[in-house]
Amino acid sequence: MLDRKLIAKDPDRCRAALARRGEATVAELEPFFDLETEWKALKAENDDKKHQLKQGGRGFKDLDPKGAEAKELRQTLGTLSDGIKAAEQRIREIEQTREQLLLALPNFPDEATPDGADESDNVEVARWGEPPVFDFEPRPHWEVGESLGILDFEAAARMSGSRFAVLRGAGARLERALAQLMLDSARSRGYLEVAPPFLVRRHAMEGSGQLPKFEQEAFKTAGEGELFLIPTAEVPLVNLHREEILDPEQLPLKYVAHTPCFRSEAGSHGKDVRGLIRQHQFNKVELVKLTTPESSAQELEELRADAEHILEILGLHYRTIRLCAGDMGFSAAMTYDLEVWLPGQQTFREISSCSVCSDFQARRAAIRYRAAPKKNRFVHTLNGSALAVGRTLIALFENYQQGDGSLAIPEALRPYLGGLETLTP
RNA sequence: GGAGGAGUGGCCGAGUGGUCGAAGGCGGCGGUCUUGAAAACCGUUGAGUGUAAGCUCCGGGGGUUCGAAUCCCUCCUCCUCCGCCA
Repeated sequence: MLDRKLIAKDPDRCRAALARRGEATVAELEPFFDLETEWKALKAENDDKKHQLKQGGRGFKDLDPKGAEAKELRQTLGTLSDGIKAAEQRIREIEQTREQLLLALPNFPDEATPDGADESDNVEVARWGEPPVFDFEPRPHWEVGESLGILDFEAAARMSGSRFAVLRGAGARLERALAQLMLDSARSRGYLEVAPPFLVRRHAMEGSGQLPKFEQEAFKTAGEGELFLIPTAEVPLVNLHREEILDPEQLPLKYVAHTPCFRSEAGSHGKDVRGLIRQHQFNKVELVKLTTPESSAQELEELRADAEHILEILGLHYRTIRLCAGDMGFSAAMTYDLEVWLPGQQTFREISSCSVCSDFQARRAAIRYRAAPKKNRFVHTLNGSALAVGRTLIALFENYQQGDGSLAIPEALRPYLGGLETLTP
């Protein structure tokens, strides 16, 4: 959530910042100003009346409760009290409307985020490794996986419909080994491993910014006691310190979790229908950090390096891009996407997204730290995938496929598979 | 699932209709004393909002009342006992 005080204080700067997200977003902000003006006036007037009421009530101390004076006072204060209640109702209405409006507005892009409307304006900042060279025509991952007998879309479709997959045998094992490798890497880099709930309440989804705007993207339980299936471990990890005031000594807090992620993928019909790219359910190893505003930019660089490290030890060619303002996610101020090379499809595909969300999530989830005595500030939150496990599996299938139909296992992964070097059909 | 009980400041805990944002203790911070430390003693110590006066917050929401931490309703959470269960 954006800072209400900042919007009221510097409307033009806020309009300009939101305009970088698109003009439609700026228009959504406009009703805020009238609401804020009315709210401020009403609030000030009502606070004053409340003060009068409080003072007035003290008069009963010296009066005979059944006397005429008490009766009169009761009447006077009753009228005052009725006025206060009416005003309070209106104040509550305004606050609710204002809250809904603010909750639907995306974060301000950081100054370092490039301008731009869509992915064509993203900026490549780094490239690592070389695309593998084949003496045969490399196949897409679904062909590699199915011919090895370790990836099955048909069986998944029969029980769960489209956008699901079944991994079998070495495929399932390979996925587990990848997750293990990623968790171990994160742990050695100072992240605390967490096993969080996969189902969360509405307020947790609001805290990290998935709701209220993207409800159609989420799966939720039916019946009483509504719960949402997490679309990413970012949700439970960010909410870990909800409504806390942290000691600055604790910062930065670094967490890693390996969880399934559930996404309805509403609005992406017909997109990435083949293969494992876009699934309703996938596993991801997610990194989340809570830190001070002063160090969040540096922490983003480290987070990005933590994610890149996994691709490097797996020997996967990738590039790193900085997303432009128009292509960035709702809560992010700045985002690096890591895109892995998929030779079977001759393209780079997103495998990680590392973002700093400034105080946007922290304000929603009320996560503060004691910056100085009597001076509490919102933390900055960061999140990044390290990595999307399913997509990493894809990358292995496409990059390590051999001419004879087998699959080579990168060295870093072998210890997790009992030393296995090659997978044969 | 059934029956009971409880949620107060960083922690413990008093407070059952009116100067209560809340006694007391612990912890924290500052000081006195000490060569230093401990102990003892003194002071200080929740959050939000507002330029300020002030206003709001005693699990969340709603209600009764001139006035609610205190009474009522409701939701949430935790505990105890019984039942069921991976």
